[in-house]
Amino acid sequence: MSSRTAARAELSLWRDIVILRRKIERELEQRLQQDAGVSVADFEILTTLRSAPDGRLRARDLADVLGWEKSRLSHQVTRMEGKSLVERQDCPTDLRGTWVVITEQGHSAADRGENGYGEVLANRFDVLDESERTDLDSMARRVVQASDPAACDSAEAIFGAS
Amino acid sequence: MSSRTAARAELSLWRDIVILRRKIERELEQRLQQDAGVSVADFEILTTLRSAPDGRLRARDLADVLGWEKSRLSHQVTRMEGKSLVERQDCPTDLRGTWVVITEQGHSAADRGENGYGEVLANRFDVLDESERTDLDSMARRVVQASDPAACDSAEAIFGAS
DNA sequence: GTCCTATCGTTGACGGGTCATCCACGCCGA
DNA sequence: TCGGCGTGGATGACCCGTCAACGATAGGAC
Repeated sequence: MSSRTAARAELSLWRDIVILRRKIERELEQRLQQDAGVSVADFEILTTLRSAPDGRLRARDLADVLGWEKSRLSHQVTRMEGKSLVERQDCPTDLRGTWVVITEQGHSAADRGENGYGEVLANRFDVLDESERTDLDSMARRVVQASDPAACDSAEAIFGAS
Repeated sequence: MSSRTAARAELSLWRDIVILRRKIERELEQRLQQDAGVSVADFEILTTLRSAPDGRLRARDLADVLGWEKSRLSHQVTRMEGKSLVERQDCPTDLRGTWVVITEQGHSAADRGENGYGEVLANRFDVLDESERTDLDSMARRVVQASDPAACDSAEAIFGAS
């Protein structure tokens, strides 16, 4: 609950995080576009659906796992339906609900994108050794959880503890 | 030049960085909106201009310092002109050039936003101790510089070495 | 059954960000 | 002086992401 103001160091830390993230995201975007013709947002949806039973999830669960707002998900799914990467299906047990299902084309795009995506990340983070990567990840997680303890647990809740 | 594919750990690291950044940015956005009626993008421009001599910079330099694309800057300045936060001025020595100048209203908005912005960052990063923050920053910097050695130097080139 | 409230999802409006394109100007060499 | 190339910047189209508002259903209290 401290309300001290950020020092120079924190401003610069924040700036560097923003730049890091934008740089990598841009590279992922280009690579995915070239390999598979999909965007980063498309790809995140596809890989999440792929790892779910029957390649489908309730919209609500999908949003939770990704940490997205429901409206963002809805817009995204609409765009992806247009590209035939996913389909919407009615949910019989809850008439409010919607299943988002990956299509064959979705699978194929995910296949084509996977390697490049991994390569970009591997190359970018290669300048850090393994213990640094671990530390970095745990720091990021701690900062997020400090403000919202419930946030990072949705994936485990749905897919089971790792 | 390795083309190994990313392991689970890197995928998860990347995911956590994306979430961290979105969470903090969202909080900054809301706080700035409430305190000063400006967006994060607005605020970045305002504080950069404020720290420059005469409160103005060439569009090109402003873009370099922020690490933005020139078109992004142009769109942003257009929006900000509409809110009277900045003005464009012709550059007499290079007729292609444009100065972006902070207005009185811009100064005032920056004043109102400053504290809240700093507070949010201070609070978020409070869960890390000082050496962790330093490490985190240096890691972020290293990752960025590994892919683009020229990137982070523009600020120093314009404002002088720190 | 009837209300009341909470949840699920969609939509429209709007700011953010990239890309491709365009034009004006600076720079330089013939 | 002219032509050609590089740079500075603006613009339009398009996708991304948030917010506010909405309609519809679920689920509990009574």
